[in-house]
Amino acid sequence: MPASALIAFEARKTPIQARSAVTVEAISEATIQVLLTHGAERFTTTRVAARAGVSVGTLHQYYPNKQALLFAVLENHMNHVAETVEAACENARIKPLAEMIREMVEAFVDAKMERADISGALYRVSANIGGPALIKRISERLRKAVEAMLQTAPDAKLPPDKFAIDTMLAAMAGAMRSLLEAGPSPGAVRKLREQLVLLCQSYMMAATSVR
Amino acid sequence: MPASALIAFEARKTPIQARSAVTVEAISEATIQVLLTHGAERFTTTRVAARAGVSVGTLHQYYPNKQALLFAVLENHMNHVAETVEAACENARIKPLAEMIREMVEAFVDAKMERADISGALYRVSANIGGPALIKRISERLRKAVEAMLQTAPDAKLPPDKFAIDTMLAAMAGAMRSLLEAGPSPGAVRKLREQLVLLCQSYMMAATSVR
DNA sequence: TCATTGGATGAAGGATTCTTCAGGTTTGGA
DNA sequence: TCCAAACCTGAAGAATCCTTCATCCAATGA
Repeated sequence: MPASALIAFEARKTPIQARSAVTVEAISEATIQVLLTHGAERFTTTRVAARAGVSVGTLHQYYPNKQALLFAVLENHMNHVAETVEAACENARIKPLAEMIREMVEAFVDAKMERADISGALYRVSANIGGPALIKRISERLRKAVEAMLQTAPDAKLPPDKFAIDTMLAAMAGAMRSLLEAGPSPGAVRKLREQLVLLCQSYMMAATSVR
Repeated sequence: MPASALIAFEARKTPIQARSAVTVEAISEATIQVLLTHGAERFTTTRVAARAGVSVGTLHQYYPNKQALLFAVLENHMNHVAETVEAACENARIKPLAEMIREMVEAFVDAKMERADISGALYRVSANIGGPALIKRISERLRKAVEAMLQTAPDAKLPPDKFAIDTMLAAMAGAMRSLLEAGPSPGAVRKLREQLVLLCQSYMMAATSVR
């Protein structure tokens, strides 16, 4: 991968006709498939194009380079997760603290598991395509959502600390990642869901009542 | 990176004379430096050799390929962290639960921060060189250490759940990673240390007394 | 001293990969 | 029907990389 990092991430061209929209979608899906079947090392634009049934040239018409291609898929995935969690936070306002946390955590776990394959595959490239910066942005979004939700809790004694929420989110994401990278079994997922709820609940309880 | 994954990870040759030991150490340190200054993409064996002041041939005499080189550094780093945490667990036996957790967590954070640069750099390649498998091994080690420690706690009502310990460790590592990838400031580290202690304490308290 | 083993060198073989661009094909409105 | 715009193609240019191997230098101990 000789490309110099972080240059030209924007999509090059926007689909206008219907067929090109199909092409772009095919490329996007092929990206995931190639990542899944060939691994991050042997992920090449040529392979993606072949899998998508288009030529390399076409691919490069929409994505200026390999990184942009991967970044687009990563961004898409993370946005989906973020939206799901945000919606859960909206929906859990005014409920008891423990219930809030439960709904938020379960929404997160479920959103991730919805496309566990993509999640797992993306971990392997995230760090090389500006993932951490993106994660930072998304985390901030989620922190705000969680913060707003917590402020409506009837049974929280203190306003929640921003840093504590960040920590909780990072911990949650970390545990999830650990599971996905290990290859999750249905049983393990169920258990993690439970444990993560308990973890976040007990931490938030402690963080909103102490200090 | 055309190399097929996971082949020949073992070191090729063991240093016998003193000068070769120096060489190997230089290569190891150069690996980190190149990772840090050039990024994971532009990490090449040639560059490492140049930085270490040896020829490519020499490098390949000790490490069969690029992955082995990176893996060795990763393994070394993780072993160091694991040993530190294990020692802390040894040392914290029979103390109150909260104190145990505090010492374990602080040992972990400190060990990671000790060489924050390496930690940060390694995140960027871990996934591509068999990191997850290694993490699995190390996690198991740590879980056993923590488990043994917790069983000596005078104030824990129930024997701790294995899965809960795994979850705690994964959460802890995840939060740490998040911080290191964001570029940690001294203040942020201090805060994370506190919060992580609180998080683990409250979770373990809940997990050892409920169910 | 000198033969033997350890250690180091770096040009070159063998492979890939990314990305471009000149030119052909399809679409959709006038 | 016709044409301009939108799309698509894929061979080829331009870089890099990884790894080997024949060869030379250094150390060691008999």
